[in-house]
Amino acid sequence: MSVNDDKSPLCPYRKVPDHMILSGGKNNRYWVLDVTERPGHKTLTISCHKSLHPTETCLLKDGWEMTPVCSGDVVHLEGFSDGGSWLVDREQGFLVLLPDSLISGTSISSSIRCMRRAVLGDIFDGGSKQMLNGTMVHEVFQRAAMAKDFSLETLSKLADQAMHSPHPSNSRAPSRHQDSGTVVTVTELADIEENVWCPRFGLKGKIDVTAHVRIQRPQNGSHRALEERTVPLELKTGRESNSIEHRSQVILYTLMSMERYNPEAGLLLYLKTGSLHPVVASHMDRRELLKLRNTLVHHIHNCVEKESERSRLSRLPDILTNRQTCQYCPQRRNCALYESEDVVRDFLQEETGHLTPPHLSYFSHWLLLCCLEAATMEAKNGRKRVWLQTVKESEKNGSCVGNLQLSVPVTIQSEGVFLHRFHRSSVAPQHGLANNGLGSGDRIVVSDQEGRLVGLATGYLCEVSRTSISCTLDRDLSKFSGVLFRLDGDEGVVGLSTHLTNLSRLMENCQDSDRLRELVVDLRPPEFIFNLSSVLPREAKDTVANILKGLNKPQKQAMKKVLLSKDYTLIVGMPGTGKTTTICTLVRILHACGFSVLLTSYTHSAVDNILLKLKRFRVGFLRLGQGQKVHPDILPYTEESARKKGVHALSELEQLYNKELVVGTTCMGIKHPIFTRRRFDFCIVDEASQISQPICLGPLFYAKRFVLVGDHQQLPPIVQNQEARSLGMDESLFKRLELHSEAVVQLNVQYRMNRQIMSLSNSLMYEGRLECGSERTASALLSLPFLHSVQSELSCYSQTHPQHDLAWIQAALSPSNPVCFLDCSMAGCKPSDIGVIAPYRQQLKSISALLQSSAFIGVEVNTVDRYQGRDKSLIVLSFVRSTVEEGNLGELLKDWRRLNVAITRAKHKLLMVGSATTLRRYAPVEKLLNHLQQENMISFKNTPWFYHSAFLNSQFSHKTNLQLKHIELTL
DNA sequence: TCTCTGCTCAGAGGA
Repeated sequence: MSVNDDKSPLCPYRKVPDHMILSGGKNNRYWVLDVTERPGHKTLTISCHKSLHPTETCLLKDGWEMTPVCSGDVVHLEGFSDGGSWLVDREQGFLVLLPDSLISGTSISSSIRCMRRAVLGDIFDGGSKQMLNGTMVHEVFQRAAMAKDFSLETLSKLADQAMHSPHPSNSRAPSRHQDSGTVVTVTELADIEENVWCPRFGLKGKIDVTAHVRIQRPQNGSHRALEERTVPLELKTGRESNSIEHRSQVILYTLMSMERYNPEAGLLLYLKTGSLHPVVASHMDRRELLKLRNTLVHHIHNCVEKESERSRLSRLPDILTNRQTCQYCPQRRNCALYESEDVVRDFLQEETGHLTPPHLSYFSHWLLLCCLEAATMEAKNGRKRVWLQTVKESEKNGSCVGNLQLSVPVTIQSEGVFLHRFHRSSVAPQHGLANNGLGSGDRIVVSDQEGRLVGLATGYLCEVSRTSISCTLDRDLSKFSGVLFRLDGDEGVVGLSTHLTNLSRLMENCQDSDRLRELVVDLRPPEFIFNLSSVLPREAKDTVANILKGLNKPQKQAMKKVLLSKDYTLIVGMPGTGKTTTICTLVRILHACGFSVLLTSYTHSAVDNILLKLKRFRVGFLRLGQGQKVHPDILPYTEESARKKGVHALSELEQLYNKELVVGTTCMGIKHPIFTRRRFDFCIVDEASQISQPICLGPLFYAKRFVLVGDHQQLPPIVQNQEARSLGMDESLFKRLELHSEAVVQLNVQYRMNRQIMSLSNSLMYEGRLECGSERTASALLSLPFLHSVQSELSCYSQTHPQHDLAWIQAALSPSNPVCFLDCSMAGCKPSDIGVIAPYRQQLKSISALLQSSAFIGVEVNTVDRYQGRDKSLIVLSFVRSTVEEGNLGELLKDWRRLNVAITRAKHKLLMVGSATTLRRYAPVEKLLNHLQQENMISFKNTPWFYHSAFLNSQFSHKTNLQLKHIELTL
């Protein structure tokens, strides 16, 4: 991208976005306002103030002028500035482009050979058998080393051997280790797999081994100076190459641990030969590696570019012309796929030769969508606050707790899970910990407060009390017991690598992928067989017939369709139609027929919902996934707990993986090793209409047939990037395949809502197709056992206070009572039967805050999105919005599907609150209001913002059961 | 404008 393109008269780089953090000093962050290029050098106009005043300049030369820095970028500068003018050249200074995007050491070292591969490697996952082997050898070595059963001796010996020999190694690269008399001895292994985030150089990595070494240098002839140091040690299990890549990795680790240990040099150990190479970096080495980092980060950040308001994929760095190098590249396929529109080199042609233009464009379309979405997620990612904001600043927005001291001992909870307890040091006891924004279960990252040890460990919060915090971490921090810690909430940087890996796999030249491509991309109509008897084993017939007994007609149809399918079936589960029951029954039938089933959904809770039901019917299953996320009642079925009983041999593991016909996991859980071997007869995906296409594809690779269950009239997949959404990223696979109506079965008989509530959804979305399953459902009313006494109390009240005839509504309307809640407890409604729904999280926060009293414990306050798939007897739905101006409308309420979900959660009574005039501006809500009006369900037309729909008894009984204490009315 | 679930992760090796 040429810099000049960006310098339009309406230059946007004159304004720094709000989320940007700039600073001067050692860990500086400069905003680039302007770039001017002359032959041989480049001058940046920069500022470290958000006001962009005053400005400084930075002169780049001796190769640094090739840095792909643009106006609007953030840079970090190392070196010196002379009165506001920086110089970065051959001898001095570094420029770190986009320093808060931490790039891993391996990415950079792999970019030495092929920048394109490094960029692709950042986008897609890759891997090979050799790598798995390497991982295992690493693990064995590191464990043995830490256990010290062979480590110290062996390592010291290796070190000695290597260092004492006159030519330290058979290195091909020039060794900068000049003083041949120096002896390095490894005295202790300080750590393994140490995690380092180094925002100063924009680097991150995991250091295989952190070693204490003794260095003896010759000094004045016979006299020897002793020096102790901590250095990074990189293990290599493969062939000893002492290659530039390997050495560069060590140099990068040395650089990124500078603030921790100031190591000066690092070590490279080849386990095969046992030779140890010291790697000392020169300024040149660091300079060139940082330049590579800058180029890499530029490509990663600019993977999409705008051309006249439309985004498209940027060009990647060129393909190498070296067939030899490309032959073994794990990114071959992606490399060829990315270039679909251009001429691909002949030796890459075989990667895409089997694909048609529609296949290629499906791939690049979704790649673009994912890149757009990833960019938005990256921009919102608050991880950089961990190193850019002080504890004080971060504590203010509730995402951080500082001044923490570690209480020893640290206990081991399970393998690789360490239970830590921190207490707030007396240094800053302003307020307790409990009122912080962090809560139990939150993901956190632990760093030191000084900024030397950023990202020491990650884990989950367990308990937050007034003075102390306990959490499980991935590393034992007891050796840092003197350090003052900070603990930051970590939203996590989940890229879209699973999406893209699935997409890439869809394009693979193999049977499973060919078939899926045909169905998903080419939209080949699904096929069915005609005779059930050919699929139903004779011995299972009775069992199946028995299971079918409890089902209604459409549910039975669904079962039949699935059994007859050769490719796939789509089950539309309208609200309250018993989706979970249907899936559970389906699994039981398939199980009875001897079919294996892979049961998945996007969320852990959705998977567990079905498994909980299944458990009651004593259908065996294996649940994969992190124990922390699994429902407690399902825990006995996890791999984790099976392993606790003892799995020692490979055959036992294999037995564990193959034993159950039914396996349950999330769509993301398909990275599990079980899927390297096992295939299933059926894959069932629940909540499929909420899952994006690339993710939904994941589990489908492992089954012959699949069943998607969902309802595209309810919530779609969440897409944050507006452009990606407009280009169709929120279209689920469920929706895409729905055009084949022969594959669709509709569950339209519902057992949740009474007649009136159902009518709302019917008029809004389903055109009358939704039916009540029984008269009981249709006529069910809220049961309020003490209604009568409340009624008489109220009428008493209005008699003694005739002026307060409508006391409750007046209380609700009165400006002096801006926040109220419908309290039905007096009338006998259990708090757990009441749900409060609002579209906005902020709104819920304030509602919850007002429901602190013990009477309201059990009233669930949640977003529309969180309520999907669930119901309550009574729902209070707050529409929140009320604006007089013709301002922005906001996206959420424009979505028909969200409104549909919101109004179909209540079984017996639905109360809606909002401003009619405002809400009429949203087309979906307007349609709803028209229906309410027509059906006479609007109670208080004269008060423009109170609606109720429910059983239409007398108005009075309605009012009575609402002993109004607090209702949320935002005006 | 404001809905939020997934995920440890960076690295594991070969020319």
